[in-house]
Amino acid sequence: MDTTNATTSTAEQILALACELVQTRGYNAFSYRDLAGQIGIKSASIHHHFPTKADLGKAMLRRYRENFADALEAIDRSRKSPSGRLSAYFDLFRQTARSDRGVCLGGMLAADMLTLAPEVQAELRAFFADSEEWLKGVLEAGAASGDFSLNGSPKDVALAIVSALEGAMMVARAHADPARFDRATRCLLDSLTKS
Amino acid sequence: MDTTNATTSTAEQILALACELVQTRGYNAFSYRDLAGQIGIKSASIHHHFPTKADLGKAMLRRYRENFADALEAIDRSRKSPSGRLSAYFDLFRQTARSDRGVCLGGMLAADMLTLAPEVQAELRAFFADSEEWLKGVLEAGAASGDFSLNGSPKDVALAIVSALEGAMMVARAHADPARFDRATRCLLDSLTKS
DNA sequence: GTCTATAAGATGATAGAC
DNA sequence: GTCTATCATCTTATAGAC
Repeated sequence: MDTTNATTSTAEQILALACELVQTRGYNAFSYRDLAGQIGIKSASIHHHFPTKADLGKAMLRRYRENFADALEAIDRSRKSPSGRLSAYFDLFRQTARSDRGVCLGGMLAADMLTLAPEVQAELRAFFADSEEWLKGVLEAGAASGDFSLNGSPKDVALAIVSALEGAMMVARAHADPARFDRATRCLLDSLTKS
Repeated sequence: MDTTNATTSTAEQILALACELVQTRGYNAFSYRDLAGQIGIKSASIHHHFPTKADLGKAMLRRYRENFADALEAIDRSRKSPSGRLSAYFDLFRQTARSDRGVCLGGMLAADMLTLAPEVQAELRAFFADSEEWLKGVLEAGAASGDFSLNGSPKDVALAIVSALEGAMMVARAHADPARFDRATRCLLDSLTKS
């Protein structure tokens, strides 16, 4: 019956910490030594789990995408109306914006895009594609039901929403003011739900 | 009469190149050696002009803010209607989004925010404040004239616009697809100018 | 202003013992 | 899986000659 690890595996510990460091400092501002020091092992041990930094980056994004997909499924289960689902999606980002000064892993890696290995770049594009596809479905349903008035195709509005949320996190953090995320995204949400 | 330099000063050359490198790679992914190598001098000479990387970062942002302020003044002179001015502001970002894969210096440094020296952080906040203030004026005029219908206070909508434009550049570049910037920002512009 | 030389430390990564 | 030891290279920065 004991299928859950009482202690998190080292690999998972590394991934969680690496994500946090990327979200706060960026891909090129953390090292294997940073990870090792905070976890309490040596950097050679990190290389055992993730031979290169590209391997680590790819694994980080895979994990982040999975967690994000789980969150979207949870929304689909708990919220049935398009506006409820859209609002819950915004809250996903809101939580990150309010958590200690980090921004979305996707937005952060988008900034570092041109320094990433091709495999990591591909994984990042897939992350955005995941969100855009889910949003497109919600927007189509909301447009059909009359809940939303869209200023463009569902596909384009989905892209606009993802872009705006990523940007809002960045700018809000630059001011060390999470309230700015709320102010910026409230305008966007209102423009979609207003008749 | 010859007040213009036929050859650009070394300091200006350094600043221009440093800006380009930050916009494409990020603050923590370029070095004094990169600058030196591409300009054709030694890294010690870069330190002569900008003793520390924080000095360089601060000077970069000052220069960027000045250029940006000039661009806003040019818009004020050439465009008289609020909608014309807003559209020209969007085009400022559009040009950067289309130029070879770089994004706004402000957006890039916002990602690197937590690794920057306090003085550079302050300069970055001022950059965003400049834009928000100018936009606020344009939005107020447009709301008064009936050109715009705002989903929030001019201050909040200004923040939403800056955030959305920064995010749109990031996401568009992640896909190596400048058209995504246009698709995302078109939705935003339409939502503001639609009655 | 630019150079050579150098410092002190960090970086991603590997080899091989336990 | 983790360790010690090591590597070649890069990083920001300084001292002092030309």
